[in-house]
Amino acid sequence: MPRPRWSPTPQQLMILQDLYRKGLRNPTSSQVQKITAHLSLFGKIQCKNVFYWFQNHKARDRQKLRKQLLHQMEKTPTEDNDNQLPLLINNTNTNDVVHFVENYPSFPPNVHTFYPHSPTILLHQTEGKETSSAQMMNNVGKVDLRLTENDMMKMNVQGWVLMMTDNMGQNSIPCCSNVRPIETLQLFPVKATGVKE
Amino acid sequence: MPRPRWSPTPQQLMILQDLYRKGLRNPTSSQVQKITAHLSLFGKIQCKNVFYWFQNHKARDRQKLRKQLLHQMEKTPTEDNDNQLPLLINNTNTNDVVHFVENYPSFPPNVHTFYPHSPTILLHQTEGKETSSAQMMNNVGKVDLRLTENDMMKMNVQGWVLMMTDNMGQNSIPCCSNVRPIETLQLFPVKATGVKE
DNA sequence: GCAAATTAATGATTTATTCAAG
DNA sequence: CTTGAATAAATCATTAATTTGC
Repeated sequence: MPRPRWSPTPQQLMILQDLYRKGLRNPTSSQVQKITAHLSLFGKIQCKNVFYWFQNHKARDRQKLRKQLLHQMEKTPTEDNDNQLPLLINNTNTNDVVHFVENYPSFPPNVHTFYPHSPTILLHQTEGKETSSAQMMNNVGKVDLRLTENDMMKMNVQGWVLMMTDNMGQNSIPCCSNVRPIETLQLFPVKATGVKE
Repeated sequence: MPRPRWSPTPQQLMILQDLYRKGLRNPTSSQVQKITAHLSLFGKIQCKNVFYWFQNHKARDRQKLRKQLLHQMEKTPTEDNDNQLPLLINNTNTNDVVHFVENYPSFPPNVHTFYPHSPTILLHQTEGKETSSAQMMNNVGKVDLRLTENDMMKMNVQGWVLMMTDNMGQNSIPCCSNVRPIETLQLFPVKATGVKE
């Protein structure tokens, strides 16, 4: 009897898509954990589900775009048409830790909320070492994520919770305190944040 | 109204990336010419474009990866559970001279094509001495080398994005090596290229 | 309408590459 | 040359859509 595979609930899916749209591609271990914790509010879910989702979504997104471009390009490529599509560059810094902030009293002016379901997700870098999500996969699948405990101080179903303390580092990082070069990267467009130098 | 700079078409880009992935890093003069000839089937292109593409792609790939690794190299080692992570090392011979053969009448039986867009590219050693691509640039003539830095940069950035669709170098496929008296390497891996048995 | 049958999506695994470090 | 780590590509496998015959 095969174990049924995870199937995202509409809410979970929306949040994931939202994060993806914001530029998140390779969530780190802690990011995955936080996201998982958050998504678990809407249904059973494991870290690996989140991890796989990003892997697959990214891959298929790319493949889709590729196919699209090929098809699009199939018309007279021989001529001197040089105006190819510009294509935007996504420089969002994806190596940021995700922090879920509940009902944040007032968001930074540059942070907006598009979707009611994922009101306030801020990403910012912690000084602690990040674990790659790949590495995280080592433990994945065996545990159902022990939310709360270290990572989460609290989780509240109705209100978008989560204050986080990144257990990774030996120090806790209150949700919006500054820890470091927190480049609070706004999830919504605005501009290229992590442009490499 | 100066002609806008070259922008790789999806086909061109994919072929270039394939070659790069196969190990080509510093194409010789003749290689560049052959590649250019082939790519011209898909759109206007000059030798210098190919030359610069490799230069830039290699450089940026390396630079990007370095930064990324450094940034993430500081992950906390997950102590317990671990299996997964197979990872085989491949020993693709990257020190091969690329020989571009267009419309190769019939391929060796063991050579297959993975990507429809770059069906028949074979690499093999030529008899005579190869000219370094750098040197080749001398013949490329009318090229304004000064535009390398900036212009090329942008040019390639655009190219990258085409295939990347995501932020940080997920897609760059670098390798290492330089040109050496080489052998023959088929561009399209039949199966496990160099899987250690 | 409603399942069985078929197809399209997509979750989950495996395999290949890559660079850098040893 | 070998190995560690990260991740992309390819593949396998199941779920969800849909099509179809009744």
